[in-house]
Formats: sequence, C-alpha cells, structure tokens
Amino acid sequence: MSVIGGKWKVLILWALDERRCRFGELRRLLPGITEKVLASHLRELEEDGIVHREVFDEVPPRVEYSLTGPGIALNAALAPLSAWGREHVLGGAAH
Amino acid sequence: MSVIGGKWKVLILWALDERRCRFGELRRLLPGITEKVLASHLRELEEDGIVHREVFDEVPPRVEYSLTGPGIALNAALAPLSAWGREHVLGGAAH
DNA sequence: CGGTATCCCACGAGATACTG
DNA sequence: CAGTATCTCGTGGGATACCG
Repeated sequence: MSVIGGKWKVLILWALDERRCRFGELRRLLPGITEKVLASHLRELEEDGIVHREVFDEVPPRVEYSLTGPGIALNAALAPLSAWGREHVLGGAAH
Repeated sequence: MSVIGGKWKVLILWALDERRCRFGELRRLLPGITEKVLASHLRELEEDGIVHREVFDEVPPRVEYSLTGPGIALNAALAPLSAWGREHVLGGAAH
C-alpha cells in the first residue's frame, strides 16, 4: 500500500502504462497535479523500482519516465481492483 | 483507493475474510490499532457497503462485523495486489 | 463490551515563486 | 524543460480518558 499510497500514484502508473512520458507530458495528462507533487511521486516510484528515469543530455533538457518490469506487473495486479471500483463504486448499472 | 485508503483497512478486511468478528476480537487481531481508529474505519467500511454491522441486544453487548458481497469481491480483487507485494516488496527470494 | 470525547501532532499535499 | 525552495494548512491517526 505504501508503494501506491500517494494521491496521484496510480494515475501516474496508468499514464505510463500507455507509453513512456516526459515530465511535462505527465503534468498535462494529470490536470491539477503540481510540479512538486509530481516530482516527489516520481522520485518515490523510482526508489521503489516501479518507474525508470532516463535523462538525455540535450538542449533543451529531456527526461523520460517509463515502467520497469515490476511496474508493469504492478499495473496488472491493480487491474482487478480497478474493475472492482468500476463495478461497485462507480455506477454498478453503468458498466 | 479511498475505500481501502485507511492505514488499517485492508488488515481489517483480511481479518474478516476468515470469519465474522466482534469488535474486541478485531482489536486483538490488529495489535497496535486504537479503538478510535478501529471504530472509525469500521464506520467508513460500513458506509461504503463493505462490511455489515450486526448488533445483538444482549448483556453484555455484542456486535459482530462481517463482509458483505461487495466486501468479499473486494478482497478477491486485492489478492493480485497482495501477491505482487509479497513478490516485489518483501523478499523476492522468500516466496 | 463496545464504543465516544478530546487533545495533539506529523505529514501529505496545495500554492506560489524561482532556477540551471 | 524539468524541476527546487518555501510556506501553509487540513486531516488521518495516535494517546488518553471516560461512558452506557
């Protein structure tokens, strides 16, 4: 739970499940998140071995985030929980 | 996430997965939890339709908590996440 | 036995400004 | 572009005491 405990963490994971993203892309994909929170969540996910951070030494600077193997597995493990939420929290009629 | 967001909530769910429990039993099954937190978590789980609270009008008073249908389904949906944690957070060697 | 009622505090997260 | 640096505030959770 501590791994996915941040307010925006699963949303970050789902965004990265589609494709690898740059910092600014993630910020745009997650309306309302602040740079500070996005940065700290990415740091924690990196420390937990969930996301990989790749720095390209270019101008302008480019940093790309992607899921690691365990990160992909974590997203798969979250799928049933997500399905449960759609079924029981969101309208049980609107599935 | 808000449904299972409390610090002790999944532990409560797992305790109730075995069998229905009384308040004091849960307190003993969860060393370190305070009565206030246990009570508030149970109230929230009840409001979310996860646990059922049954009051028996006896002396001494008796209250039993059990999982509802959605609660049982939630526990099942948590199983893959639990397995992921055992595999990747706890020792990947010690499975 | 099964809880409330208070008080308290750390920490997560938002707002805002700034930088290499 | 990809972040830091501060500051602030609400709230989740802990400690303790009390109650029908």
